[in-house]
Amino acid sequence: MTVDPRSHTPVYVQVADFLRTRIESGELAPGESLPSEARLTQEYGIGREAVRMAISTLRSEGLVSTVRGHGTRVRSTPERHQMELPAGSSVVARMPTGRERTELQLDEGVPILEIRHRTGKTEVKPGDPIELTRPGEDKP
Amino acid sequence: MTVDPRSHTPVYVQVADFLRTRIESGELAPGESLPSEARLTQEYGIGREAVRMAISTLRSEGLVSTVRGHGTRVRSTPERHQMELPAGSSVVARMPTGRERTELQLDEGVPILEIRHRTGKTEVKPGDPIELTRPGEDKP
DNA sequence: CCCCATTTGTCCGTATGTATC
DNA sequence: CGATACATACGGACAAATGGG
Repeated sequence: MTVDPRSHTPVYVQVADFLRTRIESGELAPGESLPSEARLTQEYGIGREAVRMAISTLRSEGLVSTVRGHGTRVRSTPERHQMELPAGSSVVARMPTGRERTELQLDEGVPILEIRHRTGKTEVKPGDPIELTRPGEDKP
Repeated sequence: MTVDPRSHTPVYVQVADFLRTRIESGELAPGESLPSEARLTQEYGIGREAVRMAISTLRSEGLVSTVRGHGTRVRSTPERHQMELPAGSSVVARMPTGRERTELQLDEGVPILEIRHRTGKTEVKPGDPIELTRPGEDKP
C-alpha cells in the first residue's frame, strides 16, 4: 500500500492507481470525500504536486469531482437510463467543448453523445447517464 | 486577452478557455504547435502550474496532444469510419482508465465505447474514430 | 455578521530525468 | 554533442473559497 519513489512508474500514477482501486472496490463510495491533499501527502509520504496530479488524473477519468475550499468527492454514477438509438441515425462520442460543458453542467471527464438524426438534425446529450440501445429484431 | 487573477474562475480555466477558443476558431490549426510552457507563462504573466493545468485540461478534452521534449500540438480530428450497432446490443460512452488507455494506445481525452452485445459479452473500442450507426427500416 | 479552521488554487525556487532536434 | 522542452517531484508561501460556530 505504499509508494515506491524509485519505480519507473511515476509516483502520481501509483497514487492514482491506488485511489482508483479504492473507488472501484467501493471502499470509497460515491458521494464520499477523498482524503484532503495534505492528508494524502502525509499518508504516502510524497509531495503535494504528486497528490494533485493523481487527483487530476482521476478527474479527467470522470471518477471524482473537486470543489475549491471543500474537497474532492467520488462522483456518483448517475442512474443510467436507456435510450433507443433511432433508426436511420448515427452517434459519435466525444469530449464536450468548454461551452457545452458549461451549458450541460458537466463535470470534467464526462463525454457527450452527438446524435445525428435521419432528418439531419444533431442532438447533444451528456454521455454519462445514457445507455444507448438498439432493440433486437424478433418482433412478431 | 489577458488573465484576471481576481476573477472567481481559476486562472488555469481562463487560459484553457482562451486557448480553446484559439483552437476552435482555427487560429491554432490542427498539427500546429502551441507556444511552449515558458512562453505562455510570460505571455499571460502567470505561473507554470496554471499553464500546465490549462494544457492538461485541453489534453483531457482531446484537443491537443503533448510530446515530451517537443511540445504540444493541436490534434487533428481523426477520420471517422462508420460501424453498425448490432441489433439487441447497447452502448455506453465513458472515459478510459489509465490502464485501458495504455492498452488501447489512446491519447488523453479520447472516450471509449463499451458495447454490450446480445450475447452478454462486452466489447471496448476507442470512441474517437467511430461513428455508430443504426440503419433505417426501409426493407421490403 | 464575523471569525476561524480546513481545503484547494496559485506562485515560486529548485532539482533531476528524458525526449527531440 | 548541446540547446530546448516537457515530466516528475520536492519544498515553501500566500490567496481564496467553503462551511461551521
